[in-house]
Amino acid sequence: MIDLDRQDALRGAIELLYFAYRGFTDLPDRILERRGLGRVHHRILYFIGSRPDVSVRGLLDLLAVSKQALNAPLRQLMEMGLVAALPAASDRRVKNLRLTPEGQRLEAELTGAQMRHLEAAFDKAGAPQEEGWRAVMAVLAAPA
Amino acid sequence: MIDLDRQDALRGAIELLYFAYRGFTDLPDRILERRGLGRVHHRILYFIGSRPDVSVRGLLDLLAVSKQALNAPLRQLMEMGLVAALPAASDRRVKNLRLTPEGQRLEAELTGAQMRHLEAAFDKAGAPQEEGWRAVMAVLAAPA
DNA sequence: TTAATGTGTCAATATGATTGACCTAGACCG
DNA sequence: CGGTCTAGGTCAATCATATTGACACATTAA
Repeated sequence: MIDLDRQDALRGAIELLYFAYRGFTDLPDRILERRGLGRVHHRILYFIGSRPDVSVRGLLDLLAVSKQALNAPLRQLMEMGLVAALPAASDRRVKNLRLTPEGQRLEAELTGAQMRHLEAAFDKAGAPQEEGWRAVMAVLAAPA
Repeated sequence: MIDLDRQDALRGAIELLYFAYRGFTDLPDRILERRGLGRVHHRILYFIGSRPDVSVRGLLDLLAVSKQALNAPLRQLMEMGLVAALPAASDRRVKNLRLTPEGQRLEAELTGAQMRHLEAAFDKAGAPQEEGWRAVMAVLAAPA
């Protein structure tokens, strides 16, 4: 059994994660809202931005949603001219997804907001704290 | 402008937060699913557990949802005998919410899973890293 | 040729959230 | 006292996001 003080400390950590994550997502959420888009659209733009030529399947694995859940917002982004798809050279069933210049603009706006938010926190906390943060997060992010 | 290496590092941080948060919530989510409950129910149980005698209004502010969104799951938890409400002594309009023994059991199961998850990550990373993590998260969690 | 894979789509359904409107009860203020 | 504000509850309409299941098509691999 974990002792009671430690439990309080861990509860504090739970709340930090909860409130930090909320604060982290609500700025991009507000930007997206103005265009009638949601958080899924952001995740799609983000991952295509950071992994150009990702396939639909790759995106599904990253997002951990059903293909039906991905299909509608992805199609919407393509119709809006933010995402382009090219058949892969090696396997023509596969689509390589990329951001169009316009898609890059929006992605940069959204992700930029989050990067500035993180950068401000790292600046305030200091470099060693940033390293600690990354170390802990890396363990948390690892598959269970 | 932030330089390109730094941008990559910040993108890495964005992904850490995304995957860590997902890994953090999906264990309790699976436990709740078996009872037909959702993440809202967990948040309600959690906050009542850590702030006994919180009011409905207080809960609304913590969760940042509409009262209609809170009402149904909260009522459900009361009907299931997991949460009890007493009129506050100072103002009888106000309800003081508490977990019943049965509610405490479930809350401990859910929150315990998250505490063990966090504790494992802190153990693995080490105490100084934990301090860094907390310092950065505290800044991120602070209101914008 | 057959089987498996990547992608797309229709349908039905569930959940969770929103806004708006309206209600009661209790507290507070003049 | 009467008027107003606040805490809480609820109905209704709507929207967004997600699910599973079934099926189609093209392409690749065995």
